[in-house]
Amino acid sequence: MFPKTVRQNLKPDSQHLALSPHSSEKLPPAIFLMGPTASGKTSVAVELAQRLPVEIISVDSALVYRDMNIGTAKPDAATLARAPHHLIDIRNPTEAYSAAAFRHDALRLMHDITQRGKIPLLVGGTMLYFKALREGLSDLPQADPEVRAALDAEIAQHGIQHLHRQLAQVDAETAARLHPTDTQRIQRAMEIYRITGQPMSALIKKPLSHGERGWGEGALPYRITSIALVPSDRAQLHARIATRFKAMLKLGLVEELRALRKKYPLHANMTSMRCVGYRQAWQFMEQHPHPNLPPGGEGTIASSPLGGGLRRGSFSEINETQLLETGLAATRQLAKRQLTWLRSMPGNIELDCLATNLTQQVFDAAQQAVAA
RNA sequence: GGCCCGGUAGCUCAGUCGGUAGAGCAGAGGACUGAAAAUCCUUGUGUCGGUGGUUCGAUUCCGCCCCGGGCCA
Repeated sequence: MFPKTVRQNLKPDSQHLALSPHSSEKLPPAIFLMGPTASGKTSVAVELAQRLPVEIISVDSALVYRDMNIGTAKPDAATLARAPHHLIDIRNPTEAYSAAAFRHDALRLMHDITQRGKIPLLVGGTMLYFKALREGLSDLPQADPEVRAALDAEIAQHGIQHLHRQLAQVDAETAARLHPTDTQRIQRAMEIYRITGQPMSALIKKPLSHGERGWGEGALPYRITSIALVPSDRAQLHARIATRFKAMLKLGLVEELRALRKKYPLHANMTSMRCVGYRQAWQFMEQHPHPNLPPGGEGTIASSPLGGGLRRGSFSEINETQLLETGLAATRQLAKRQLTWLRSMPGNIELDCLATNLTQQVFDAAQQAVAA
């Protein structure tokens, strides 16, 4: 609601001042532009970049991957030439990226951009990255492929409950906090213990890298204006998602994945291949190993009539329908989780991503931030 | 036109030997510290197609009607 916004914008309160040794007036500005998938972040950011002295930093765990263009809705080359984005195409799809790596990269870039006399504009939908950037991260060990492989094997053999019990022995606090089926977090907590010999719960009690807890400003040496793009009508966001995902299929998402698998030694459990759309396309490909499928079509999924008028009775088209439906559902669920994040983050300037004058609204908010 | 099989949650279906019903998926809400587009938690009232009948009581049994699908003409 607006009270929060007003408070954030007008009142550098005493607590804030206490947190920043130097006057908060001296902090350089930075702008966050957050929103769920298909909320139109990119086009707004690109417009902003043409009108304000900003440089865009992408805050997106999928856009970091090279050659993953269609399914990630990556801005095209012309757009990127017009409005360069940092942190796009910085990893191969076989590689890992992380919140910590993002934080490191983003801090460096924000510093450089500020040095150049420009304003960092951080745009994206990976809310954990925004949180890590703003709040800092505890001093925890990096992921270790060998430890993870060992844990994978143990989980496969004895089940995740076994690992959860093991965690309870060495870190009762974290074990109690985690649900016994939350494989990923249990594995991570065990990984931390095996690498450091210390329980995660103890390690995260130490002060964070940037000193702050909670969502307050001050953790970062920047004066942050954060804008959240939220749809006033969920159904309309769903409609946009549907339009966009159908377009991705027509553009050749499956073909793109086929090419990726040819170029890189990929596995279904790699981070990049768990991305929305690619995961479903992978499943589709497992059922349809040969490129030329739809009978009566031109031979590719890209040319088949997905946009409407699905023909009935064909086996491959039933599966094509499943690809569409599971891909759409996964995208909607992603958007929902992103919106849950946004609701939990106070102090955002909320704008309706369905508004017709959205760009102008964002511009006004951003300009205010710049001028302040 | 005749016969057969279906019509139950947004979707796919289960079920009630007659006491007004439950799974999966979808949807919604939530959690979130180096995988986060990930991982996980919570959440299921709907004229049981319509209408008459039998019955204390019908979504369940019977008749008729409507709508799908199939077979035979």
